[in-house]
Amino acid sequence: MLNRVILIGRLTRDPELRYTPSGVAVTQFTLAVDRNFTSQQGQREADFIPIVTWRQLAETCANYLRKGRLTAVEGRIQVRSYDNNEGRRVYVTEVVADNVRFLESNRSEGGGSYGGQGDGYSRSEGQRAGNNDDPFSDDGRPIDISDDDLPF
Amino acid sequence: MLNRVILIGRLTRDPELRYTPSGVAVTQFTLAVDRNFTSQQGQREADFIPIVTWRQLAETCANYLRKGRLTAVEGRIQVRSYDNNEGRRVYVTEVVADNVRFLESNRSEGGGSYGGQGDGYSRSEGQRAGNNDDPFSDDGRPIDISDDDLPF
Amino acid sequence: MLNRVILIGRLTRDPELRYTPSGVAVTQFTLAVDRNFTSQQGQREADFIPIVTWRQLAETCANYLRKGRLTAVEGRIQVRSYDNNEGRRVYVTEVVADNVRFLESNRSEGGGSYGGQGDGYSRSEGQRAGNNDDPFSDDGRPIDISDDDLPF
Amino acid sequence: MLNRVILIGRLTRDPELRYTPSGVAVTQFTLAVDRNFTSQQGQREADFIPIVTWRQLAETCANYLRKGRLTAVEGRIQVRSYDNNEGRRVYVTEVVADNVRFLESNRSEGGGSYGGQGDGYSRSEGQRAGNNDDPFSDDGRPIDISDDDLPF
DNA sequence: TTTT
DNA sequence: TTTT
Repeated sequence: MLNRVILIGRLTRDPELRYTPSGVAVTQFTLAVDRNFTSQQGQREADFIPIVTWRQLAETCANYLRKGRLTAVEGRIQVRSYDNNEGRRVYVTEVVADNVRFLESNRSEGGGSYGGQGDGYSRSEGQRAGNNDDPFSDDGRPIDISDDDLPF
Repeated sequence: MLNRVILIGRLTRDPELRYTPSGVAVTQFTLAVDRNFTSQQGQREADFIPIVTWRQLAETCANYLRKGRLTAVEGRIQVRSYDNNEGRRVYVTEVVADNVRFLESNRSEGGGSYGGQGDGYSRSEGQRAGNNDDPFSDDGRPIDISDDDLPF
Repeated sequence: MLNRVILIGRLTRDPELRYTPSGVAVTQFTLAVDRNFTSQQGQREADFIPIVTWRQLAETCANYLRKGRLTAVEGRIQVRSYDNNEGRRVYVTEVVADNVRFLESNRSEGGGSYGGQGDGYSRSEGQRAGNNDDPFSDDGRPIDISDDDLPF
Repeated sequence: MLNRVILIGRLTRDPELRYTPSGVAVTQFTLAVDRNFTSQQGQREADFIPIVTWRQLAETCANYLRKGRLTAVEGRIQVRSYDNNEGRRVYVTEVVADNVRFLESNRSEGGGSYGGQGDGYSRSEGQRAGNNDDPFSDDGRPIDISDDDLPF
């Protein structure tokens, strides 16, 4: 019905750009989102949240995001499951981003940003809408390849 | 940069569907969003928030929403200003919706919904992206007509 | 930094209320959130998202929510990990709710709701802030018991 | 019912800290939130959104925010109305913030932040909950003073 | 396995 | 009245 997530955090590593067998760009990275409190022991804590972006947005993220960069992500929670090679069902929870804002740019030019929108490329979800020869089903997973082919 | 609003409330009246001079559908309604507290005097309080939807989503809202219906709205805050007929600058704040969920349907079938997405029509914003002979500028206001022509 | 989630969906089962060894109420349930699209094969799809609530909000949820009820949840994504009894690290992703709205009530009275706020009980997170003899650390996990004691 | 706003933008001026007659801190500022598109004429556009913060959060904002700083704001839309000195009803729409993140700090120390939570001070809304000798009603407006006394 |  |  309604599924919206907004996060601000820092990349734990450089993003990873891969391509599905049918040639669609997918970028994966993890966002470290500091919690607003410290544990009893006073140590800083964070949630490490896996992010996935597709298509044009994937390529822009791969080009501009780097480890440590402060970044805002807007998207939806997706829960996937697959059976691993031990025959056990594994659940994967990740945020499928449709809007990413670069809050720090390379040379600390301050607040550079990109939204996947308004520059010829719409939000990744909107973009798919008008794209009929689409190798992906609407949930962002390839339809012509098995789960084992998924790039992450 | 990032501008996201999510509301759940009830329509104060039936929605109003109009068309711009260039024929684009616009629907306007007001959402009464109860506050989570009651004032000192114990009376129920609400914020009355004006909502605007465009194009396909406007037509769907006009068809299915009615006064009193519980409704979820996702969108962005827009602040417009114009000079009124007394020469004074007037500011209008409204939520431009790109996703509307009908939480009550006609016959209390319970939780019917519509998202402007996944049924052939993308989110209203995404939809505009691939629509080049668009009579509107990207802020959802007509570009070939004056403010006085705006349907609200 | 910032971590906000808003979901609307239906409970897959009745909620489960438990108590930690130190007596703190915890309620767990799963929300089925329909996706805005259908897969290639046309079948309805949903994300099944685990929700956790604490304290007063946990008790209210246990009292009023039931399987199938349309519900709005506001909270944050939490990623926990623990080592299972095979010595393997297991990651658990869930939404820690601080605001829950009941969009359907028992007798279809229509749009009953509860926010954990404004009725003597604040949001669950805010509430903890002023509660110093608190058996929990601020991340909602018991500080005087091991992970094995966690009620889920 | 549910009313949530998340914004990222820049302050158009230094924030203004005032006190109500009963001594409660209130800080007001405007956030310029760039739109994700440019108008037909290619000029950059933004929404200028008035923000209000109360109490401890108001004082922290006044201390640390400055004109031009990139800032994330979480809160709710509030619509107030009052009769101006010409006897006309005026509507004011603003975002009452309960969480503010400083995405740029003074010396570009990179991503300093403050959440009104977890450092001894809870969210401004949560904080009010346990504060009974409160000169304000729960909507953040003074109850013992008239609208004319409002600090903005 | 994690970021500042 | 507006920010980078």
